Amino acid sequence: MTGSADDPKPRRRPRLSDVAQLAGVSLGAASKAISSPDAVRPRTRLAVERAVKELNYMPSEAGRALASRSTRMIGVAMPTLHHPVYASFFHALQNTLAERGYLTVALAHDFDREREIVLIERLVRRGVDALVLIGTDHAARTIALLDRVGLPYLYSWSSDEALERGAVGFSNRMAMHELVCHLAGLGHRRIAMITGEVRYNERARLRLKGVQEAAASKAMELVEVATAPLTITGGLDGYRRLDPVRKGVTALVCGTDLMAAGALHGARQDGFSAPEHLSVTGFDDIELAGVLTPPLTTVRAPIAEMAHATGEAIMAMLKSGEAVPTQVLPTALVVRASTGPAPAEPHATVTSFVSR
Amino acid sequence: MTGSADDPKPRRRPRLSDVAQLAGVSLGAASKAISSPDAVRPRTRLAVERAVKELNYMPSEAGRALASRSTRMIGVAMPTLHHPVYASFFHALQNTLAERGYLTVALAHDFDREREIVLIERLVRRGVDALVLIGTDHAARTIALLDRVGLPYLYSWSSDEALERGAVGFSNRMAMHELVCHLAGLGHRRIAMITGEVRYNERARLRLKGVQEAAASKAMELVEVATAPLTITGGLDGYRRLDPVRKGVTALVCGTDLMAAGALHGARQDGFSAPEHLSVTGFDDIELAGVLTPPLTTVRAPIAEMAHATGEAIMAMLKSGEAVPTQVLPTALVVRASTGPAPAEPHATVTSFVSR
DNA sequence: TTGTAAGCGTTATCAG
DNA sequence: CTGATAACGCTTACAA
Repeated sequence: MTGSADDPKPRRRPRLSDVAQLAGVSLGAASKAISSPDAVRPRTRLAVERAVKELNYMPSEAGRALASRSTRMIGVAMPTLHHPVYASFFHALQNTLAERGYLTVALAHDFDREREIVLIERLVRRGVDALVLIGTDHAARTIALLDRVGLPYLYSWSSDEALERGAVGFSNRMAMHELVCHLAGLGHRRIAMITGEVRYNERARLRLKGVQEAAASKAMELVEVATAPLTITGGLDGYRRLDPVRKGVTALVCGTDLMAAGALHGARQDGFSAPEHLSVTGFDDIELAGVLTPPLTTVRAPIAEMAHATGEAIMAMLKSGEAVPTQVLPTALVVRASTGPAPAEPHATVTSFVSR
Repeated sequence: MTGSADDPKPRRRPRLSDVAQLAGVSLGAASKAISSPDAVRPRTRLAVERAVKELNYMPSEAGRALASRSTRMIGVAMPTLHHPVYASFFHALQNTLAERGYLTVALAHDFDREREIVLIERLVRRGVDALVLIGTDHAARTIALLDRVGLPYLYSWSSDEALERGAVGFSNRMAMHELVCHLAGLGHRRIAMITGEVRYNERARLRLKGVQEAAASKAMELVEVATAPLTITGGLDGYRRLDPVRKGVTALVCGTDLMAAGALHGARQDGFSAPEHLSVTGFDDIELAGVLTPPLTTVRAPIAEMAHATGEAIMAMLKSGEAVPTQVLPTALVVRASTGPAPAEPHATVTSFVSR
């Protein structure tokens, strides 16, 4: 099928010079005909196009990258890819950048700062044209490295902490503020929170801060805060440590939907149901949120829009060579059935239920 | 020389020749000192190491790639990154390959064959050293392209369909077989299934086949099969279309845990609960499975092990230059509370429950 | 417009 | 073991 009589040919992958030769033009002309077809005579363009097809020529990015000093790769140092919102973000960012001919490379550091530096060094060596940093809380060494090598980078995800460099994201603080005000409106006075680790993670920190501030402004008591991994299991575990209902807490704010799912599960195991005994809230509005029992009241994070805006901002940055202004995307409170009026006598519930 | 008062130094990123010069050795020696430190005199190695540190030298992968004809990049054409199992797979594969100095690049085609080809072409141009294909069902054109350019590739995820090229995965068919036998043992005679689209997806196809075969061998009736997206919403929708309980179906097999979560939700909305009215099963054993209400009986897919084995196989392939043998990893039936004995009078349940 | 030739930053080859 | 020197495949002035 591929084998002709003279089979022992090395079959080197065709390169641009082969195309040029077959097309009867110079190397430079062939290059131009491919990269900017409108800058050459139609005659040349067609000859090159035909040769490309004939030879099944595929340009080598390695050669292009070396000569043009641009790999057309954008790196993203992600905390993780397991969490649905991060996966969605990467997916949308990749699609946005692919439209512009860029390849998006994601590395996950699992919320480990030291590992983040290692990954970023790797991306720098790989010659990415720019870097997306998730969140604004990064090691000084990381930033120093990027500045030293002159690599353009952009903060994404969190816009609370205004930075000279500009960030594309949303306000975790304000979103939580709105959510807690919703709880206040339902008559809740004693609330608790399950948060992700706030160290090295300003998203978690600012969500907590938003809750604290809102609680204070509405004269609610933030009875207790538990720190747990940003997973379903983490939420379950956090719920158990908190044991909110028995402490007279009527609303439990969770840092993510996944944690809220775990908390809801924990409450159910204890024989408590939402929102009768305890209102529960999440953050992110992932698909799961809508089909939990009960459906989860949460905050919609504009992940896809943010990814798109981040991609556009990166492109703008690369074009202009300058940092871009901060962009704040709106979040939205999504009220579902997991929140309701605070029970009149919260403590009464403690003894009235023993079933699982 | 550059130290004049007016010092507009361009601050070019240091390259290997700078290192060599500062270390007082030749370019070749410096290269070797870095890539294979044991192949040079200690004196040379130290001088180079010092120069590297002094200049903050970071090798350029672009240059290395061009000269060595290896980018040390491995491409993966993923169906999606949204689904937790695919995200986990990528994560584990990336970690495995990173240990060997390889960068793993993932592109998602969203179960679109044509898009897969485009993505793979992109990866080929990028010069990836090898490619991981998810599943065994790919367009002939895709395979032809890979063979034409001589790019090593490996099938992963599905091992049912033995291929000359070898695949690292597990048997979707056998896993489902075991699961359905479990249902048979519980006395179920009439079952239904919610499957993912089987076209261009042998995982879905083989899971369905496993169910069909097992049902036949156990004299069970596979009453109906609904096709739905591999999501929670898909499962919910599938459940509604099937309306299994009213059809006297006592067990519902879902193609993935996510779909099972949706189905469980649908059943609950209808006032049916598992496993009293309907047993429900999933596939994958994602974190969510354990905290659903009720916890889901499912099949554990060996994702992390598979990713690891895939990474090792790719490396072996690259080293030997030959295809590697097929590797079949074990799955495990995970029995939880969503399955139970078939109700004695399935039809009776229809009218006897109206709660919730 | 097109051709020529000089890089881009490594590795690889082959004498010394 | 080290040092020149030639690739690697492409872009990009600069000249024609």
